[in-house]
Amino acid sequence: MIVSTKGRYALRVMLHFALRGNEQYIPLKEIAESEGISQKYLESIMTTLSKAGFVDAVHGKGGGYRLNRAPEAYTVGSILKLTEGSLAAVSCTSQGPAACSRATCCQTKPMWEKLDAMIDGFLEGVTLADLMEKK
Amino acid sequence: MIVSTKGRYALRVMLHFALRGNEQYIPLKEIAESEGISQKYLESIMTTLSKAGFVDAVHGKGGGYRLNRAPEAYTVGSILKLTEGSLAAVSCTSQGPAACSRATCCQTKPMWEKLDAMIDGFLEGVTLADLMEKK
DNA sequence: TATTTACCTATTGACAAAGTAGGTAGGTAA
DNA sequence: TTACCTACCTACTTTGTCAATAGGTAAATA
Repeated sequence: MIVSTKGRYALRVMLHFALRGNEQYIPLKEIAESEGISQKYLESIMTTLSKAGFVDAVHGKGGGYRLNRAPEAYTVGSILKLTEGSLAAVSCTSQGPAACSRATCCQTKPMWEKLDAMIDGFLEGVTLADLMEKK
Repeated sequence: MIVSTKGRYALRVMLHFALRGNEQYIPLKEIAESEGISQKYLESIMTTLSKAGFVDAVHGKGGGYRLNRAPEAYTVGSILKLTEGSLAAVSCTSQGPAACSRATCCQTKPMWEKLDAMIDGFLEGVTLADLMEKK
């Protein structure tokens, strides 16, 4: 039961933006150094965030990235779902190829679904603004 | 955020034992066929369960495995912790080599710890007996 | 003694995570 | 125009773990 570094980095970076305000665009290089993440690896994460419309990106000198909404409008759950793909604790509750062939009769399934719902509820209830307050 | 098949299988198998009662020992072969798990793979799971004292094992004809406690005495959390190693949602909250170097200053850490505690509380609050009741 | 069963060690294949490498396109300022 | 800065794109490598397989050994019973 693991959230990968990609998701954790994405969250930290988004929080970084939130704390800096969105007065100006911040270049990737600066964030990478500040957060201790390799530039190249961070690139792939920023691309994901940018394509999903979570951040604005501007080329050229003075360019970089910034948030395009208020910190309250970003839930931790939405950021993790984007970068992780899913938050499900087990693959067998999902649809598609990963679905369990015993789903219809498996007695453990309701418990997994309850756990998934609980995790989702928690992470959708926390926003970047909440994380900014804590120390 | 994924519980591997090993943990899911272990849970299903333990539930299987609980539903069968512990009147008699059940050979591995029978469980493997009934649950649709390869015998060889299930072996490694049963070894883990046996070494941890979750089940009794007896060699020879008429032998096999069985629970050595009441279903109420097995929490889902204990079974998953044993087979998965940990239930932590992120590696960086843990001690040891996986610990994050920014743990002391990371603003997201309290949230992860809260999530971990919530997941742990949920899974430690569900027992095999609870799973037996549901349909 | 033969059969049944658990137990042990090692190996394989597949896959994804994590990170690296090098180049291209877009924008700004001198 | 030129130089520079920055995001964007494609591909590759490395590493590690999961999931499963293979072949044997030891214990217990009929």
